[in-house]
Amino acid sequence: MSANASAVRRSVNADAKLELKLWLRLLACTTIVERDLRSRLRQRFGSTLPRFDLLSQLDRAPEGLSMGELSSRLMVSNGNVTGLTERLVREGLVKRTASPADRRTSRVTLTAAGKRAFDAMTPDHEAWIDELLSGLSRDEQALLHRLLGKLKSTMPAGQNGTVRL
Amino acid sequence: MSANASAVRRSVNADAKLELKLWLRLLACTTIVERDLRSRLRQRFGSTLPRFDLLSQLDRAPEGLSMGELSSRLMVSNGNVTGLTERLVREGLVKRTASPADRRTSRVTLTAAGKRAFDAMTPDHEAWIDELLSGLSRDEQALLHRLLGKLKSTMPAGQNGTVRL
DNA sequence: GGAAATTATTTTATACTTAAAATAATTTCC
DNA sequence: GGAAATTATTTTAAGTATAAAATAATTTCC
Repeated sequence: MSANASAVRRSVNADAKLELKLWLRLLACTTIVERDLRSRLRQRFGSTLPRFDLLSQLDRAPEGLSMGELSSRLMVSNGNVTGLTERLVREGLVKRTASPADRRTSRVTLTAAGKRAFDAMTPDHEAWIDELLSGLSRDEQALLHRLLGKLKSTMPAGQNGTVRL
Repeated sequence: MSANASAVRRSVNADAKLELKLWLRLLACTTIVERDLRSRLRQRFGSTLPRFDLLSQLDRAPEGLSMGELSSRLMVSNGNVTGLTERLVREGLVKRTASPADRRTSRVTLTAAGKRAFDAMTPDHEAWIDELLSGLSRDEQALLHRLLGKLKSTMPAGQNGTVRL
């Protein structure tokens, strides 16, 4: 075997793992941000990320959303939304109203208390994210945003079900 | 108010949301990959991502790992590792051996069956990731990898607890 | 050598999450 | 108009995850 062949194999090998390393790094970054946000939401507001995300969806949909719409926007299962909504109803932050047209569906909307709670959390939430991402310059952030956008648009679930927090 | 002031405010506003949009995109990409991997692991191997990740950690640590080491490498709580390990022991994929030196800790290692199961899954796992990330060129992947590395190293939990799957 | 502090892990209570099955209402299409 | 297919949601069973308290062993340090 030539020295060349061995160099080629080594480089192929090193390259072959780039996708895996990239994925692990993507996962690590997301996990770190999630942990930080979750911990802060709990400490400062006694809330959780899934609850905040659901409130956030409703905040930008004043006319309310169906369970199915919530499910696809949050990228979680229907059953998950059922339970999450139940807890938020119990806390008085959202309410469900039956749809007159279609009795299978119901519309979930923020209550006044829910709107207040969300408005109280959202500035901190945004500041925490700014802080977490502050290690990158604005240009780096924009570049990262662009690359992730391309990645997202080329992945299987990228077409339809999309997280829109 | 000058046209300038309004332009500045608009640009500040647009910029102010870049961090948030970047975070949401990061989360969306991770969620899409996770969903896909989870679904495939279940369908092809009747397994799950947390189990695969734990096996993967053990595969690269032939001498085994303590519960605490697993916890910090997987970036999950101690209690979580306790339950996860219990299930894998029940399935015969890992085993725990008491440490003679320190009776508080025990070493978790792959069984022969665990090693076989992991070896059977890992080529597919890697191929799935390659496929998911194939929408980016090698250069784009490398650039994304570099940017995420910088981000990770500048975030709070980035110093110590790190995902090493 | 023994009390106090630390470390490693488990337990507890609860929340989050899924996949698959079940339920219930609507629509399609003869 | 009614059977069959589809759609929207809930229920079920199990796994994943956390934070906080509890347990148990080791280390520190007088």
